[in-house]
Parts: sequence; structure tokens; C-alpha cells
Amino acid sequence: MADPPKRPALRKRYDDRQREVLDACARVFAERGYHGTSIDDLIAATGLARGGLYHYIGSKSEALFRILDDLMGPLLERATAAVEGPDAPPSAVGRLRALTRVWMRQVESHRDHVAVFEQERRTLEAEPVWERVRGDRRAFEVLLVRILEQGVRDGELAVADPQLAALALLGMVNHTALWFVPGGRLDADEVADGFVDLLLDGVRRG
Amino acid sequence: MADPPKRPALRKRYDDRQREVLDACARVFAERGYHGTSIDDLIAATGLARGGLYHYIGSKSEALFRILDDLMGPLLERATAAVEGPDAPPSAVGRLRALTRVWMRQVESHRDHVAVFEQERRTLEAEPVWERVRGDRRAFEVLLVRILEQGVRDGELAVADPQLAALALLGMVNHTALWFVPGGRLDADEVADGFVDLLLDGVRRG
DNA sequence: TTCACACCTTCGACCGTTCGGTCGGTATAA
DNA sequence: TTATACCGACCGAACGGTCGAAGGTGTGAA
Repeated sequence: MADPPKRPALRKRYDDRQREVLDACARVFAERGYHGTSIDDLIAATGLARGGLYHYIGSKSEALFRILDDLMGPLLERATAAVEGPDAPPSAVGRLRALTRVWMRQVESHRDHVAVFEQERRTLEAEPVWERVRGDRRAFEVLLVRILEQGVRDGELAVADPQLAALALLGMVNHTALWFVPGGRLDADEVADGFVDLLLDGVRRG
Repeated sequence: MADPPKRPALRKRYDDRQREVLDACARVFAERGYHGTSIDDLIAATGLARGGLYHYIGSKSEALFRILDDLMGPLLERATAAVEGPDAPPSAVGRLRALTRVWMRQVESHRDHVAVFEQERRTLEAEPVWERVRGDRRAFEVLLVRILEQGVRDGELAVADPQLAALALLGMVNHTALWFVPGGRLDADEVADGFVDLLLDGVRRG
């Protein structure tokens, strides 16, 4: 990580290999936890030797940063586009559904990354290093709360406590990192729609 | 932990002190993660010296076991009583509310323990040592799913996917370990009722 | 009521191991 | 021939855990 190659032809190969390595790290971090993972674990998971590994990750904590930043950056970007971009649905219900789908798709494609994020959240809250990741998370939550509040203002929704409703949906989706299996009974969109339907209409009969 | 005192008069003092020590450990584990916590951290948090600490905890991993077992055992016991005991509400809606309240109260009184549980869940799934804790968790989830299924059978509820609805509520409540503050805007029962209302009636207007 | 002794609590120096990280080197490919 | 990829021996620090000793404390025999 200290030295990405200057020659452009090699740059791509380096980037690809680095992503492979970081994905492998994310897998191990998700399984054993960041602090529970030793460098030797990462060596076993990547197939590299000690020196080769450090060539790509710089340090253990730098690897963690990249894993979380590569997760939250794109998520926030896509979420913003889906909710506030030119193609964003006009209704609050539509935007809520779009946001949740983007989010669940990120869980589907970055399951390990999300699991690591959930595991390390409390530590993330403290240290200044994580300000960017923290800021992205906060921005995402604001996006969600804003949809709910607009929905209430427009008369589309009747939410007793938007803050609590947002935390409820946040909990549902983030928790999926623990049980969602790509290729399982439900795919990402089905889970997203299921959650949104639950939140919109509830389960009481009649 | 190797040697609880034989004399009953001293046994109580030992137990009380042990709980103090374990609560302090739980606080640090919740903050820094189990693997991220060193024995020196626990020494600082308890005020004991190395030897004194080991007198009460046996080992770091034994402390973790006690923290999680003391969390899940009582939770399952109270939940079962609230839902299947003689005073259990007759309706599925009532039982759902009772279960969620018991659960949120446990989060309120054992916030650190719950946070540790959430952080270590993935590790817990693997090793055989954790079978009891894992079994308690599974039993709790069964309790919840059963309420939903009975509600459907009795015509009280209309749940498209009881499994998903259970996972949704599980996510909401477990996630509270990250943001719930005792003495904050909402108390445990208010959060529980808020979640259940959300799940029952949804937020769509009309 | 006293006192000696066994039990209990706490201490901190110490141990072997494992940790994250470095660095000088070799192989390879542009 | 030079920039890059990868290796593995090595390092100091920090880790979890042990242990013999010292000091208190409740208790039964005198």
C-alpha cells in the first residue's frame, strides 16, 4: 500500500490484486473479528507471504480502513443517487423502497464488509481516524430520516416517531449481515421489499 | 473462578464481588471488543491487580462466557414465562408485546452484555464451547416465530413471511444495543411498544 | 471472650508465546 | 537494466496466564 506502481500498465494489475487481497482480509475479519485476526491468518487466507501481504495492505489497520471505506463510500453515493438524483421516485414510498434496495444490494455484494462494519462500529465511534466512515454512515441515516419526514409532511405516511422508525429499519437491514446468504431463499431485492412492506403496512390483520 | 469459597457466609461476598468484576469486564469488552481488550485494560477497569483479577474471572475467555451466559439464561427464562407461563396474554398481539418488553428491559439492564453478544456473534456460531449460549438464542427466536405463526393461524395476524418478520424484529431490538441510552428520550417499554406498533400497523397513512 | 489457625483475598514479578511490522534480498517482467 | 512483486528471517513489544508470598478475616476450641 505504500507504493502503488507508477507505470500505468502495471497499475491496473496492482489494483485488481489489491482488491482480491482486501476481499480475502474482509472475509477473515468478518469470521474472526478484526482484533481476533492475526497477520498469519491473513497470510493463510491470501496465500501470500508476510512481505507480499504488506506490499498490498500497508498495515492491518490500513486494510480495515480500506475495507470500510470501500463499503460506505459507494453505498452513500448510490443511495444519494437513488433518492435525490434525477431518476429518484417522486413518492416517499418509492424513495424508501429504492433506498432499501440499494442498501440490501450492498449487503449482498459486500456481506463480509458489512459484517466487519457491524462488529467494529463501537470502536469506530471513538477514534478520529474513522471520521470519514462515520460521516458516511451519518449521511446515510439522514437520507432515511428525511424520506420519512417528507412522507409525513406530504401526507403519504403517518409515523408516530420518525427517528424510531428509521432506527427500526436500520436495525432490520444491518442485522441481515448476520443471516443473509446470497443464493438463499430470498434475494436482496425480495428482502428489501419484504422489510419495506412490513414497515409500511404491518402485520395486523384487516 | 477456580475456587469459590466453601463457607456460605463468604460465598455471598465472593459472588457479589465477582458480579462487580464481570460487569466491569463487560463494559470494557463492549467498548473495545473482546479481542481488542487486554488484561491490563481489565485491570484498569476493575482496580484489581493481575492476580486478584484472575481470582474472580479464571481466564479472559471464562469471563466472556459468564457475561454471555448471565445475559441469555435469564432472558430466555423471563421470555418463556412471559409468553408461555400462566400469566401469558391470550392473544398473539399481547404475547408479542410482552416478549418484546422483556427483551428491551434486558437490553436496558444489560446494555454492555448485549453489545458484547452482538459483537461476538459470528465467533459464537463456530466454536462448541458456546453451544449453551447459542441454544438459548435459538430458543428465543423460536419463541418469537411461534407467536407470529400462531397469530396467523388464529386469524389475528396476516404475515406474508413469518421468518422474515421475526428477523426484522430481531434486528430492530438487537440493534438497540448500539444506540439505546437508559434515561434517554424513550425508556425500554416505550421503545418496545414503538417497535411492536410499527410491526403491527405500519406507517402508511390511512 | 480470646486467640490461633485455616481460609480467603490480593499482590506483582515473572514466564513463554504470539503479536504486528521491518528489511535486505531474489525473481520476474517491461 | 530498472521498476515491480514477492519472500521469510528477524525484531521488540505486548500478550494471556502462573505462582509463591503477604496480609486480612471469619470461626471453633479453649
